[in-house]
Amino acid sequence: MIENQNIRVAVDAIVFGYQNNQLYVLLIQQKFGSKESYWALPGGLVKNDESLQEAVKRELKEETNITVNYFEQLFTFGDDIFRDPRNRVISVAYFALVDSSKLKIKADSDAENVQWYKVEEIPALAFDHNLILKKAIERLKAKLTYEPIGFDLLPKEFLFSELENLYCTILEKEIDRRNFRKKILSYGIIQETDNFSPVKTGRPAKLFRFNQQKYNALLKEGFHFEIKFA
Amino acid sequence: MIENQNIRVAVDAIVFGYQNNQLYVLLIQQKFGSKESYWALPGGLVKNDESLQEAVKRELKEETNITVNYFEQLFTFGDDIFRDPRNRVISVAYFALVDSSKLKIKADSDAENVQWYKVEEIPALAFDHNLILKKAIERLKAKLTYEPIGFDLLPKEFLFSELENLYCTILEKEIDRRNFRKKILSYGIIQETDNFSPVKTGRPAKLFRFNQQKYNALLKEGFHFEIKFA
DNA sequence: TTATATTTGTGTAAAATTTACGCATTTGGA
DNA sequence: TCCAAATGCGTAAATTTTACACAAATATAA
Repeated sequence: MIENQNIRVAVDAIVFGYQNNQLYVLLIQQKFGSKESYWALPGGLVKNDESLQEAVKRELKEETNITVNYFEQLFTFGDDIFRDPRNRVISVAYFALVDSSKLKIKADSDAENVQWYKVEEIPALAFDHNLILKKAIERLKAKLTYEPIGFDLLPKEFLFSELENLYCTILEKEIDRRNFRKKILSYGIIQETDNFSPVKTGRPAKLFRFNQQKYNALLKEGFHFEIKFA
Repeated sequence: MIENQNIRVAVDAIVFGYQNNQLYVLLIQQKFGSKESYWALPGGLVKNDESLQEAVKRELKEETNITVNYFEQLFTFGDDIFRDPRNRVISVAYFALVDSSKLKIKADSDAENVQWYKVEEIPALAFDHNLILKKAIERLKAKLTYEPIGFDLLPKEFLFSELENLYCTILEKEIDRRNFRKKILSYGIIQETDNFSPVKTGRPAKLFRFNQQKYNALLKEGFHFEIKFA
């Protein structure tokens, strides 16, 4: 056992949000005195007595005042020894999805600026955070096709067209509206509500809701969610 | 920046091999004096000036004398603060596949016993290594269905029946021999050779070879490998 | 020499799924 | 009252998956 290992362990959070046909990611900017620094993913060093999951939740809360229930481990970045020029730091990256209600909260502590950025308009980030984000987007795209996670980015009750647009937007693909609807409905994991959406124009649309229990039940039977495109 | 972080960073290697319809994993047993300890995955602490990938390759070489080209990052285990009772250690786990020729090499340094274990007959391992292995097996199963990695476990030239048995064995499923063959051949990623296998009984079988270049070319066109079962 | 056991190699029809595509419905506003 | 805009549904064609059986090639035993 080498006793002189000098490597720090950090966590970073990639938090995705969705609104108005746009995918967003949560970034912070640390205020060093008066000078502004790069934007970066929320994150920081892990404490000795907390789990990695606890660390990422804590850092997110501290830096953005946002609370997230479920984080999925994305990847551990540690092959570039100089990814942090100050010290050897490896970072365990986690990603999370939040519904649009969280997008309105403009958390702003004294220590940092916090902002939702459109993923299409990400600036040059600190460290290797552009790389981390790229990997997170890839994972998000992949997961969207084989797990019903799109619902996590939408309000509890949503329109079919919103779901459809979410898929089109994030996956950057065309979709046949009718076949998409048929497919999703055939799984039986979303249910109609009695509510209608207040739309400005066109025929009023039913609001739908994801049925988590039904999905869990299907999973036990070996069900496998999948959305493919031509 | 906290300066008193006291967390060690380790890597662990899950190396899978395959022979005679059996999936194997490489384990080591450290010799502490005369007393024998638990079997464990190869691995150890990362050095300050090496990447994570380098670390796992080095440890594997040191402990088992086996060299592996490609490691894929599996997961980082760090939520259980006491997974190593001596210190807080997080471990970045990597997995690799080797062809059956490596199974014969019984590497054995002075410091440790090295052995290939059938995954069906894994003993209680050190630390949380049973958990890590479980996760690795899940990943292997999943990957087998959506990436052509089965070939990595077979010799360069192999029989269709070997490939078929590999899938049946690892995924623990029945398979229709004819449909499987049709499916794989339809992808055009494996090619016949002029060689035949020296079999003891039955009709002699052609040897096949995975065509990596063809697969890479198809990938660029958006091809997606997939093997599903009823 | 012949019969037998054993494993490889191939084809086809039915079923299921995916794709392509059009039109009626409902509302707000001109 | 007509029009614009978006929702909601159905069907035929194409493709993919599934189920299933028999001939071919070799070694061995009779």
